[in-house]
Amino acid sequence: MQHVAMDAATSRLDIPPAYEVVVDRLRRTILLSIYRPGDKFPPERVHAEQLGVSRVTLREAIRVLEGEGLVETRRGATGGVTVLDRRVSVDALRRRLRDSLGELEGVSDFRLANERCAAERAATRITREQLEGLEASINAMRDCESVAEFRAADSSFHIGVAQAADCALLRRAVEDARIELFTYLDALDYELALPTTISAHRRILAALRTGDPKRAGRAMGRHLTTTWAEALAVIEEPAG
Amino acid sequence: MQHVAMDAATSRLDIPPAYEVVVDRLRRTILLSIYRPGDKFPPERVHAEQLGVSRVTLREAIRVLEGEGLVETRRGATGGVTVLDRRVSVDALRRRLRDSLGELEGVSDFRLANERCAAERAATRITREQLEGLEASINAMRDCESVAEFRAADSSFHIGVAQAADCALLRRAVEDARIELFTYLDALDYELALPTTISAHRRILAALRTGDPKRAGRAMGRHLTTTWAEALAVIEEPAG
DNA sequence: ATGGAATGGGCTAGACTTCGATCCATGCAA
DNA sequence: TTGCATGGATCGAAGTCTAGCCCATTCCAT
Repeated sequence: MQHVAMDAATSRLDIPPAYEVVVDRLRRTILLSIYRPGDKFPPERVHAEQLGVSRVTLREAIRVLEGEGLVETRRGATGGVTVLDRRVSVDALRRRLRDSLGELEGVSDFRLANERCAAERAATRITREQLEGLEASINAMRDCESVAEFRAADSSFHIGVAQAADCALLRRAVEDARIELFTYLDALDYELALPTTISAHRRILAALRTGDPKRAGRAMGRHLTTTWAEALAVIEEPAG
Repeated sequence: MQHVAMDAATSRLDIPPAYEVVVDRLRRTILLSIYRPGDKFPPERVHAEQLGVSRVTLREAIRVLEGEGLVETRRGATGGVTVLDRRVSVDALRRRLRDSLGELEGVSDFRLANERCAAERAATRITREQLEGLEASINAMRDCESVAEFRAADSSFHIGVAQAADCALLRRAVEDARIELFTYLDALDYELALPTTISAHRRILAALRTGDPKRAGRAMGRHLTTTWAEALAVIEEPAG
């Protein structure tokens, strides 16, 4: 039994305590811009109920997110848990990104493969309602000013396409790639290529409307290739 | 905040108890043919240590796998936990597969996208050692007689390629797709297209050796497309 | 036969986690 | 000032996981 993957059968397991599961989930929603800076979590009591854990456990999780600088809590009638703007030393971040460039490139390849596949499948499966959703997120992007707003609209579009592809594995893959790629990249607060992105999204939407998988896949492929080239430029641009 | 994915922020969490985590891991290794029918798990005490859980927890997990008919335990000096051959009513299974054909097709698309990407990346990254591993699994496939042996060699090859692609997300995706696709399909015990598969793997290996990503990707793409067509034929063939 | 060795099976005490419930502290708005 | 919705803190009960010990089964060498 000299398998490539043999270690997968015997290596130590990660058994996460409940609060860690909560942390992962909440962090994920923040990093995907489902919750955006300024947004507030539901009141503790409600939130705990929704997630199916006790207040104590939820609070433990929020402590962790606080420690990571992702959220802030305030007491009082108008208090609550607020998602923070993520700021990091830009130079340190750029260095860090450069160090892990090889890894990021893998994620980018992974993203391209899966989102192209998602677009192809979505072309023949997307509903009228879902098309409207994509259109809405394009419109939302038109007026946005911060990276956070941009990323929220962007996530809504790309995850919307993945959703329309009607395959759970694909959707999950698209989400995972987004988290890996943009969590650190976005903190760079680079100049947004808004018009480019919007017209790319418009082209993808148009292709989806024609119902032609190849065309939709090509449109998505071109968009992501361009995006990655831009990201590379931002990472490698001399510190300023 | 009318996001596509908003529910992801508020839906109930699944907090798995430790034994469930163990079950998932062990089931995964069985369904990927990392452990094959006839193989035995390490002795309880050792196994628990390796996985980082107590014997009690490991035993709970094994009870579940036993209930699923995946393993069998025997006491005594030569006893232990043995992986079973998975047998199901073939007709019931075929019906089940037909019902979920749409879903399976999605998995197949997902698989194609990710394994093609993996092959492309592997072409420029694979080490001499990894090439030898692939060759070994091709040789292992040559002499095999049961579906289980075949699938083990097949897994070894495909996961080996994914491993050589050097991207954790990709490897995970390839594994996930294999589990979804083959867990039920293999129970059909269909006539193996051994020669076809072996020569396809040889072509892929040759392409990887040239270091040409496009060629490797194409070779993998053709292989998977053929495989899926064959699987479809098996699923749709009239009950016998 | 018999005893040794290796296996899984069972049990228990204790540590740790999680929960629900209750009460406290804060800060805004009427 | 008062009302009240918010987060904060604490406690006991219940559940989960562990480590350690001994038992039962099986095979095998003696």
